[in-house]
Amino acid sequence: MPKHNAEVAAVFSKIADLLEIENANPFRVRAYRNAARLIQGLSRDLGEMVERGEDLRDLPGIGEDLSKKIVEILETGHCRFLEQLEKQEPPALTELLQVPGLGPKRVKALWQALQVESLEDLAAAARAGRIRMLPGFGEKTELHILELLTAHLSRIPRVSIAQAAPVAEDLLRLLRSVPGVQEAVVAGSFRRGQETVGDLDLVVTARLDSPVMERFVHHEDVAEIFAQGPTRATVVLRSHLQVDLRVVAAESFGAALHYFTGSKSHNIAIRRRAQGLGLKVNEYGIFRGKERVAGETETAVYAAVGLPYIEPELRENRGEIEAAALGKLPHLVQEEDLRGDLHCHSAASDGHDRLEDLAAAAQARGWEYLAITDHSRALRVANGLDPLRLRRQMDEIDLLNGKLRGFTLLKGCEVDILEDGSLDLPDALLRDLDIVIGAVHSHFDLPRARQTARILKAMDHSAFTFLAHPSGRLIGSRPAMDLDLPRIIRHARERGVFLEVNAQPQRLDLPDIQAQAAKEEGVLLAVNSDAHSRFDFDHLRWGVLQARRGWLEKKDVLNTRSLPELRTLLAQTRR
DNA sequence: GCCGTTTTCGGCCCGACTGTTTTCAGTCG
Repeated sequence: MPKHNAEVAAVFSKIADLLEIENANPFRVRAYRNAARLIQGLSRDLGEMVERGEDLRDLPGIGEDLSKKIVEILETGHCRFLEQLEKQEPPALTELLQVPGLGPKRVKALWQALQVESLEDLAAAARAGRIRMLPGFGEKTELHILELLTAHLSRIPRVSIAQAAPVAEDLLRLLRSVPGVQEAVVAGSFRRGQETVGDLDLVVTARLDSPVMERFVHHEDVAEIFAQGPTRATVVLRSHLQVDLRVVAAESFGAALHYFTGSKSHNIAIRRRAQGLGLKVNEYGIFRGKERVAGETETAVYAAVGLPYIEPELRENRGEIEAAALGKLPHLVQEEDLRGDLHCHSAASDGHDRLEDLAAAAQARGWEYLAITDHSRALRVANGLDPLRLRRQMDEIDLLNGKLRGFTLLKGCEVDILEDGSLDLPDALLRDLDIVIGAVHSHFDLPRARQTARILKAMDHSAFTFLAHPSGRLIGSRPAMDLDLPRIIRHARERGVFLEVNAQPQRLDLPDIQAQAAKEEGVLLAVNSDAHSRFDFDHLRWGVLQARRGWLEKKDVLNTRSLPELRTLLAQTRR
C-alpha cells in the first residue's frame, strides 16, 4: 500500500516527539515538526512529486536528509530511523505527550524513574503517591497530573467551528458587558476559519482597573481554572471546551490579535522577517530597540514588516507571506459574492421545506437562483426520487418559475454514483436537468484504484455537472475515501466539469488544501450549502471560510456568476 | 535538521504562568 502525505507527516511528528523525550537538539526537533506541518498542509501528493522526478529539497524546510526519509517512507512504508528510536524508547511514550501539562522532560523523568509508559501507568503512579518523590516534582504537581489526566480522558475531541461559534458569541457578550472592557474578539484557529477548533482564544482590551479577568474565570459556565494571571487565563468550560483569555491595553490590540490569531508557524515566519529588519515582534507590539513602532492595529503590524494586511484565513505559512511581499495576495471570495446555491434538498427527498419556501428564502438572501437537487432513487433512506417523481418535480419547478420574478429555480438532482461508476437515473432524464450533481453515498471503502476509476467514469457522463463532497469524509466520524484526488482534479479540468466545496460543517468537502489544488489546476468550485431546510443556507458561512482558506477568489467560484453566465458555463459541460 | 545579498558554521521566535528551584525549569500558546 503506497504511503501518502498524511502518513509521512505522522512519521515525522512521531520522530519529533521521541527526539524531544531524548533531549535532542531542539532545533533538530523543530525541523521534524516543521516538516510534518509543511507536508500536512501540502496541496500536492508527495508520491506524485517523486514520480515526476521533482526535487523535494525545493520545499522550504526539506533538505538532504528529510528528502531521503520521505522517499524511504513512500517507497517502503517504513522509516528505519523511527524504528531505531522506538527501540530506545517505548513508542507509547508519545501518547503521554498528548496530555496537556506533560512535556518531554516530565515524560522522560516519569519513564526513567517509575517505568511509566502509558496513561494507565501514569494514573497508577500518581494515585500511589510515587510521583511526588521524584526530584522536580511535588505534591501539587502530582495532584495536577491526576487532574490533567482526568481532563484529558474526558476531553472532547476538537469541535466543529459551527459548534464553537455560539459558545464564542456568548462569551464575547459576557466580556463586553464588563465595565472597562473596550474590545472583545475571538482569535486563534476559530478566526482563521479552521474546520475544527481545539480551544477558543479570546483577546480583550480593557482599562487597567477592569474586573474582566475575575468575571471571566468565575463565569457560571467555567468548570475549572487551569491558569490565571493578571493578563492571561486558561479555563475549561462545563462543555469541556478550553478557553484562553488574553487582556491587553488598547495600544497593543493589533499585536495581541495578530499573535493570538496565529497560526504559530505564520507568527514564527513574521518574527523571523522582523528580525531581518532589526525589529522584535511580541504580543505587545513591534519594537526597534525600546521604541514601539506598531501595535494598535494588525494592518500596522504588517506594515511595520513591509507587508500588506494578510487575511486570517491565509495565515498558515503556506506561501501567504511570500505572496504578500510580491503584492500577489488573492482577493478572497466573500459570502456576499454568491449569487445562488447549487445544492439543496426539498421535502420531496430528505429535506423539510416546500419548493416555494426554499425559493422565497433564497430570494430573500438576494440570490438570483437556487438549484433544487434532491437525492436519486438509490438513496432509499433519503427517500430518493425515481424518474417519475423527478419528472413531476421538474414540472412543478417550471410552474413555479412562471410565477417568480427576478429569481429562478434550477432543475437538478444529486444523483448517486453507483458502485460501477454509472449514474442512478436514465440518461434522457439527466439531460433534461440544468444541474446533475454526482455523489458517492455507498461503497466508501473500495480500493483506491477502483474508487478513483468509479468517480472518473461518472464524471465522463455527458450530463455531469459537478462532483459533490468529493472526499466523502465526515469530520470526526468518517475518514475520507481512499482516492487519487489529484487525478480527479485533473480530470475535472480536462472534462470541463466542476467540484464542490460542501458547506455542511461536518463535511467541509473539498477541504481547504484540496480546494486550493483545484483552483491551481483551473477547476471552478461550487460553494454549496447542501441545505435540507431553508435555515441551512446559513451553512454557507462555513463553506466560504473553507474556500477562503483555500485561497479562492470570486472568479474561482462557480456560483458567484450571474444566471446567464452560469447557464453558459453549464452548457459547456454538456457533450 | 535547515539555511545563507554577512554566513557552508552558527545561528534558529517570544513571553506568561506554575511550582518548586532559592534564581529557574517546564510547559504552553
